[in-house]
Amino acid sequence: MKKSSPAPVLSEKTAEIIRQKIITGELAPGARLSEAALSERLAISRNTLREVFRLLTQEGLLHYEPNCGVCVAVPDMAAIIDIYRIRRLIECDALRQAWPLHPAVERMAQQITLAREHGARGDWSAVGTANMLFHTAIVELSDSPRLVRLYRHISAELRLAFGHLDDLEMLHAPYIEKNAALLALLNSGKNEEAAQMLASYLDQSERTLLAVLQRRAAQA
Amino acid sequence: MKKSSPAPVLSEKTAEIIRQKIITGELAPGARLSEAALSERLAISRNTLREVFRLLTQEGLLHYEPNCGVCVAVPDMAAIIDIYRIRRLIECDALRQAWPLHPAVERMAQQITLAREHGARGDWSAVGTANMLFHTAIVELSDSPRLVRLYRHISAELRLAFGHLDDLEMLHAPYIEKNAALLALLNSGKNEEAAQMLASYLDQSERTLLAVLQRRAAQA
DNA sequence: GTGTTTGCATTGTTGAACAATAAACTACGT
DNA sequence: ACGTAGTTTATTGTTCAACAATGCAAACAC
Repeated sequence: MKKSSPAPVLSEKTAEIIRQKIITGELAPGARLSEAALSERLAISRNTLREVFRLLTQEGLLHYEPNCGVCVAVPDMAAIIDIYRIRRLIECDALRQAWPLHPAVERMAQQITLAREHGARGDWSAVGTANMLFHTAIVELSDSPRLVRLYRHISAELRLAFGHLDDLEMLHAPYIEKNAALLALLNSGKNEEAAQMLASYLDQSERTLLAVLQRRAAQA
Repeated sequence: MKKSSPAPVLSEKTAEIIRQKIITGELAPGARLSEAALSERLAISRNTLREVFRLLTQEGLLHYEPNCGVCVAVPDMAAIIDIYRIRRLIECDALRQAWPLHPAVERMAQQITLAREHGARGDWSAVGTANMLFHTAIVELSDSPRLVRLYRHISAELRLAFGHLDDLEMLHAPYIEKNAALLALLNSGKNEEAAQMLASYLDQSERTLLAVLQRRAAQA
């Protein structure tokens, strides 16, 4: 009889819809979002849509220029570098200070299992999602609502930068077992080693992503 | 000719007004903000005010409950602890990785000078502001727009927790010279020592603040 | 070709209206 | 007197239509 979301207001629901549209690529980076057009397409009022725009702008998914409207954010290299810097800082610290029996550890294990299953089926997009949730769980080890919130935003931005390329997500496949090794270290109480492993993990991931981004920019 | 704020839209201006009202205590923590009343008082439309509410909610200054309205956030001990944890993480890291001739160093020096002047005049509220800007400058050393943004939010939240008690801000007086010493270490290239000094600095500040908060809670 | 002006599309903002929800209040039965 | 059920009232959620303000582009004059 109890609902976890007691009052799913229209703004929130719409925000989630647009987030999804951005992640799936239905709304490409740089695309301009007209208030009038979108509000009609989503069957909501312009005012409500403007509230949603404010929401997503603060989350970093939309870019807003006064008197010019909003468009889907286009993450550049500076954004990638910034995001990975923050990931190294937050995730590694969370691992170092992690409490052995934290509930989030369970979630990390679950996502590894899921990633393996999806990988065996060749669903690399789902593998990417599981990988993302794995790292979210790492941040949740910190028990810091503000850091978790920040991480949610930057991981969404990262997904936007990735685009929805399956071959790019396939690049994440080798990380599955690295995640498992990382969890093993954590469960053995070797927090510092886990943190260092994650650091080099993130370095490598950053380099790969930057290279792909540069190649893509050169083509255009 | 040039304006630093090319298009000061009403939402932004109003948001700043409310931020100020919150900081000065004109809007006390826990106070409920009626859409109808406030919109009339500020002479803006309800729709516009709702956009402002969304803004400030994301910044952590307002608390929003669907179908119940918004009220000024009431930072509890958990919030203080979380904020200081993040400050230690972000500020110390910024100091460690700081580039010697970063423009923000200049700003740090400026705020120390200002703090001394205000302190000599007994204007402890202004000292508190200068101290806050000093730490903001530290975060700016990181050159991370996302971290700077996060820091802006949590420092505003911290100010809210402080209340507008002058005697509380006077507690910050001894930190003026600590800031100066910290800057000196940084200018000598002793980044690691500066970071460690800041860490104990923050520990002490956190303890003081928590103690005051607990005493205040006991009185009520 | 450059600069100005005009017109148009989009955003910024408003006010009023109605539906949906929560809180306050009343009436009732025991 | 007490708790419960139903009703009233105030507030929020959402929509709509309108107008002002801004930016962009095309037409125009020199």
